Amino acid sequence: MPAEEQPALSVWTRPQRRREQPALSRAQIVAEALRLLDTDGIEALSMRKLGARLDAGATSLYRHVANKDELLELVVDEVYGQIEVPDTWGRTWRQAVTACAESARAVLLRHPWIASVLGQVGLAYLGPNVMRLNERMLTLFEAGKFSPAEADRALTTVMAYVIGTATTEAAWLTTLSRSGRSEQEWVDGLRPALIEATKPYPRLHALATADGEEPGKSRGDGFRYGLERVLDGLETRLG
Amino acid sequence: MPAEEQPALSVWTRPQRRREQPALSRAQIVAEALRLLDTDGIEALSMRKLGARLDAGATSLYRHVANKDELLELVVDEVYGQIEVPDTWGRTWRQAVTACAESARAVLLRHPWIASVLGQVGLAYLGPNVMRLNERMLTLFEAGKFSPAEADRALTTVMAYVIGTATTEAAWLTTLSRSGRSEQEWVDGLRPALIEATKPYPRLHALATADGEEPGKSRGDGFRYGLERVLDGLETRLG
DNA sequence: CCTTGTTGCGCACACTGTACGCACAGCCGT
DNA sequence: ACGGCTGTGCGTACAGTGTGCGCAACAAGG
Repeated sequence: MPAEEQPALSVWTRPQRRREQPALSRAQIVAEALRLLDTDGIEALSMRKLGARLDAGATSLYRHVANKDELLELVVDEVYGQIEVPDTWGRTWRQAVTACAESARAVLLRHPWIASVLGQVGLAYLGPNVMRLNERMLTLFEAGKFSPAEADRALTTVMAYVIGTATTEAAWLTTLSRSGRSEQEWVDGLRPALIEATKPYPRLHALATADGEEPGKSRGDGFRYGLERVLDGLETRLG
Repeated sequence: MPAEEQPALSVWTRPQRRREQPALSRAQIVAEALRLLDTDGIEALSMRKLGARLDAGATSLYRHVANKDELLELVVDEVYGQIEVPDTWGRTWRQAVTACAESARAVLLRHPWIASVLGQVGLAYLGPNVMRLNERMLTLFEAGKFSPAEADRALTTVMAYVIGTATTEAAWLTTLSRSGRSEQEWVDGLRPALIEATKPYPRLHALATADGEEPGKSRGDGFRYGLERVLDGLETRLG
């Protein structure tokens, strides 16, 4: 008799199956997985915990999702769907691409767990949201007189830069949030060890001892610096 | 009596503890983990399997490594150590940085599992190999007359681009190798679905139907295009 | 009514990371 | 020669994982 909450007494007293909600659906599962990932991080996502949140058994999810990897692909596509692509009305292509890249960075940092998932999800670009995103970004570059083929390459270049930055930053933010401390505290606490460790490397040592700006701001500035360089480089191709 | 291989009969016949090799060491563990990751991928790395390969029990590893995450940090640093930084003798800074970036891409693609780990490993840049790499790359940029502070930003920009490209490519290569097919076969098999899926998106559809070059070459060319743009953009800062 | 297909779920299996504590090796001072 | 100390390997164990399997409940349609 391993019944836990209530012994259910008999078949007659067992509660009817609830049919208030549409029960379970792929969209619900993905949405709840996203919430769980955002609040508790990647290692907290298990099929059991996710099922429990949906008042469902773990294996029930498998009726709507082939396996955990597929679930992650769906969640990643969902996240990409949050990236905003402005239209080019009254903007240069460069301003539009800049805004889009900033939005992408913001979205990726809002879901830092994604950095540990991007390397596993192949064919991410087949998801509907990713396709819509790419299509709209292509229009931005073509508005800037890139040929279709080169617009593709330019898009890939910008996105690679954004993903690279976000991966590094997200890894940092994750270990940071696990530590519980604030970014400034953490940096300050680490500084002595850093200064010590960089002793054999004069250039790194100089950078470590030079006190920089507040770290959150510094990350943003670094991102913007690199983005400007990438766009400068792309602009040289336009004549 | 759960003895398996040989019952060991008695204390007297039990084999002496082997002391031929230095038994176990952090370096050995990291090296074997790297081999295991390269041959079997990230999901095949478990402490038990790794221990077995070293003729050791799973928990023995914990005497030399705090936990699995720490092991991964060590392995990542090891991989970064394989990146070659040329000196600037008889090269422009741009040629040297290009060679370095190409080497980095090659190394990352030689160990594609790293893409799924980079997002988890915070503070990767504290490893000795990473520090040496960064220090040497800084010299390249400073040889190009970047100020120390800007050399730092330039370095970060280039590495972000390389990591972003490699993450995407590595995810692709991983799903590819899981499929067992060759890159060309896989692309050809996917093309019909791709053409169908891009129907609602004219620009993507055009790119999908336009038959490109052989896919491996195409990836390399795409990487080089973006790298040139990044370096173009950096060069504009030099006057 | 019976059939057929879809969905949720309990159970089970093989596997994971790692805490704990014992057994032993080599080294130390006596 | 001897007793302790420290560092290393390992057996056992625990809590947790993804997911295959098969049953029970339902919906639709004949």
